[in-house]
Amino acid sequence: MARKPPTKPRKNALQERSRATVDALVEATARILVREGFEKTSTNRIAEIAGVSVGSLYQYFPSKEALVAAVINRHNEEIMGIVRSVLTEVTDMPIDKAVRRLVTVAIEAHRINPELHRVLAEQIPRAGKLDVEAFNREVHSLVRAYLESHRKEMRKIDLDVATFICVSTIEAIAHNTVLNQAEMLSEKMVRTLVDETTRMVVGYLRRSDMHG
Amino acid sequence: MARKPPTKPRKNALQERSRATVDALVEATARILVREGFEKTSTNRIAEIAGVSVGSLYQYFPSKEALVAAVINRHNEEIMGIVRSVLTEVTDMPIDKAVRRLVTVAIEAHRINPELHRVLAEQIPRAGKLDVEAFNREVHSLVRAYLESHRKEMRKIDLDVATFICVSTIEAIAHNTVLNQAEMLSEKMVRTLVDETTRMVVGYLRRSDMHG
DNA sequence: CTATAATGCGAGCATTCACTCGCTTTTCCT
DNA sequence: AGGAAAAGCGAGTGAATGCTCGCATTATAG
Repeated sequence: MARKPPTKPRKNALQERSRATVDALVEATARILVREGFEKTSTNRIAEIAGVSVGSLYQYFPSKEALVAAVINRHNEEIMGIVRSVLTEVTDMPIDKAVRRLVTVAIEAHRINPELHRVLAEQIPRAGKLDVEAFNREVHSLVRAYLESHRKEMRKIDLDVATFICVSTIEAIAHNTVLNQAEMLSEKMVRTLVDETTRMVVGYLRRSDMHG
Repeated sequence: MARKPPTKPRKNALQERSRATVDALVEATARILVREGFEKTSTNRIAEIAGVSVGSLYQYFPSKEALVAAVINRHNEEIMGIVRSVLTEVTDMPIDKAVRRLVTVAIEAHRINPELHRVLAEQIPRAGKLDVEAFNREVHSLVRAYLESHRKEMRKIDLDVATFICVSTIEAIAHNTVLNQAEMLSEKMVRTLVDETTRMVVGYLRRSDMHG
């Protein structure tokens, strides 16, 4: 029974100075994760880079994991904001336009801070697991809602399965494009990938009498 | 300039006894990774579980990373074996049959040792990075070769782009299916997912005059 | 049988690192 | 002003862990 370290702040930052301290700590954590990797990310180093003492760090974060979790949440919130707004924007657009927009935005989102994204995706152990699942569930339900309201453009198909496949596909292509193909990221290449991915997904969802 | 720990064996195992020791160490590493996670995987513990002393461990592995790398290689080789053989098996099959087979096998491969796969995918830091890239390149080139020899069934399309999209898609769906949807893995569900994924990928690759 | 090499051992060293605690400084409130 | 609460400090502690080294045991060769 390994007891997991707590994740909630030990104390709430009330005054402005302390809020700045908290921000500096989270920012420093992100910087170190990106520049030196998870292994080098020690609490002493975080405090040093944040220009704060270890003691102060532990006033607001009960553990190292809590700091990493804060970074993950900040990043997830940023992306969820984008996802929510693009799905609103797209609500009344037909499937082909909507999918194209989604694919484009997925790649853009991955390009915001690719190095942080890579570290979070590749190097982070347990922490933030629940948050990631919540994140996935929200994306799933938002996309599902869109598909549901556009059923008439689609062939007969299980909505959850279709959502699962679309989300997995778009996420994977965006992820691999940005993280494994950084060299080949000319604007032209990005356009090609968006075109192709859109074509595949739309072709999959559409009723066949709507082709062409 | 952080100096990376070496990955090559310090010494080659010549006699049978020492080969058994090496095996036991790799096996123990895999077991601990799965049962206790990367953080709990210490060299002392590995030696203990392998029924060997730390000293012996360091006779054959110059660092903890080298042991983890050995586990990764073993796992990758297992999967590459499957991929190679299925692509051979499929060489002369038409695209629809071939893709279906690939999707099926991708899911099967992820199901071989899902827990190990998860740990390797989610918890491992730097080590084995190069090997993973080599792995991806080989998969890419095998799939590309298949598509190249079946160009006549396909619409006009850049082969590298098509390969990239197909591999990313199939890999992601297999991965997410096995790791995030373990509950919903009835045989019926798997069949549905295989059907749908196949439909999407084949629809994407095929010349439109070959539909139906 | 003996000498030499191969293999195995595990206490302990050196280091790293998360985290504490007693104290000082700053801010807030009246 | 003055006292209390909030924020900040950083040397130090204890535990974990990667790895070494001198010695013991087992296998091979002559």
